[in-house]
Amino acid sequence: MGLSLPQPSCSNCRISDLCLPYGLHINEVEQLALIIKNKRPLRIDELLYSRDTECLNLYAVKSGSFRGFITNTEGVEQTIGFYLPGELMGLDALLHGRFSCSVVALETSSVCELPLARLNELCVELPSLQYQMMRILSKEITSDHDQMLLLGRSSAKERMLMFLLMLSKRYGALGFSTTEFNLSMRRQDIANFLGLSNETISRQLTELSKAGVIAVKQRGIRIIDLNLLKSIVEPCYAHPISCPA
Amino acid sequence: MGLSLPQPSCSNCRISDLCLPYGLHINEVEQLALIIKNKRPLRIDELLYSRDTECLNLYAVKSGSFRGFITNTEGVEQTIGFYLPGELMGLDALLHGRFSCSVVALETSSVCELPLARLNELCVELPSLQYQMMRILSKEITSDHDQMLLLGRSSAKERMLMFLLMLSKRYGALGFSTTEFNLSMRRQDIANFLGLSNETISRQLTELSKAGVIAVKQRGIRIIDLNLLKSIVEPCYAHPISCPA
DNA sequence: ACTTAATATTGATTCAGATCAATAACCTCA
DNA sequence: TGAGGTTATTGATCTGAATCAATATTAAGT
Repeated sequence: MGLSLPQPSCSNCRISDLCLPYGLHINEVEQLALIIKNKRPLRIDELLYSRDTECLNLYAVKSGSFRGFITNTEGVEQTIGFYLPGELMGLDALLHGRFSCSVVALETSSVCELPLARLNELCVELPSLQYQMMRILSKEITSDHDQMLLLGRSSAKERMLMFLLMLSKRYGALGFSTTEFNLSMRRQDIANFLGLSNETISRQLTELSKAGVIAVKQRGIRIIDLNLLKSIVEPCYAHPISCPA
Repeated sequence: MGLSLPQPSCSNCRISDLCLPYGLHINEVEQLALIIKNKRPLRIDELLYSRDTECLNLYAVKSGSFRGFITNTEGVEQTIGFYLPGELMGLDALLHGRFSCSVVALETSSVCELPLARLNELCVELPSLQYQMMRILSKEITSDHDQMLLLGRSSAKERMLMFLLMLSKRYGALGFSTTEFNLSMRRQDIANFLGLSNETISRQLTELSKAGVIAVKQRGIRIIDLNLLKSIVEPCYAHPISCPA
């Protein structure tokens, strides 16, 4: 007989405003919490779900972090994103009921399990939940578009900087430091996400260190001059007058 | 006094099963049709909407084709997709109520206008419409992920082939020929979409012509050997035994 | 603490595709 | 019908990042 995990409560959850409950009334949040199940934590490199399997649940990151990826017919892998606390995984499966990507834990991590059938029922009852689902789906589309711009038109340096800036923002939103954080992913994962080689990632980090923009100690990143970093990647922020847009 | 356009009817629409009405009952389709408005056709290069403007309507392509794109702070443009009949545009705006990309007509094209406020109301009343919206959003996410794989990990030749194969499939779904079609976009647009230069697009098309895979006559494309084309881009299809996946 | 494996850095070389440059083909409309 | 502009092709050269290769560093297990 396994240990039974406690029923989760979104109302107490520190990150509920960054997650599915955002915009819901307190009694609606409680209804949502009733359908959510806790899962035992996943260990590093453990698979949460894999491509082509039936999607019975969506998952929200509760703690830790995950990596989503797809592979082509030759087995070439592309990391399509990293998931931090509050973020929903599995949205790509709403089309056919099967996951179209795979997700692994980057560190010891836990998730909230959202049974899809019951979530759908609840969306019919609670319009605000429905809207929030659509907002979340829409957000994923927008950030995927940004990633396409990055993969299609940016240099290695720009990609590296945008990656650091993205993490900085997301950690900030979670209440952590925007200038000091530990990467939960390997260089190889960053490289794969950014469409570069891991050697190029190393070189870019080294260059940025030498330029005094960041300090790197293995997985630990400290952004020394966040404004400088922003000004390299988004020149308009540094010279607003020259950029009417 | 302008000409008043006729009230559209989804029930009669040739492509309704590829569009928002898919999965709805006939009376539900009629409810949907009531909120839809026709717009006058757009001319080539005419802007349907642009980034950062308020999104009051979603748009479905009725005829013709469109190009969606985003620009970074330096004005560098990335085409994020092409829209063919039946496809919904503006889904990226559900997050903040503002479009996060711009859309222009590639040829003389028409759209159905879907007032967002009324669409939202209708989603609350009609769960099947709600599900269909989510499926469409999910589909966009999946295809964006495929595009990331393409931009991150593919050679110029693979990109070109995948692009042709994608168009072939989409035209096929619309009931057109899968092997003979006219490109509605410029080489420059294809290049931008695929993260390549327009010279590279020209060269790839020339090479594929010389190899006898396709015939190119300006915007006109004829795929001479669709299976050969598929086998180059998806080697597993040609040699199923060697690829367990 | 020591061994082994995994991960990260750094250097040397190569190459795919960008860029630069020069036609060529096509469309538009006067 | 032809002049001017746009779009596409083709060639020559360059370059950023991949690849190949070697070493360094860290983590994990006994």
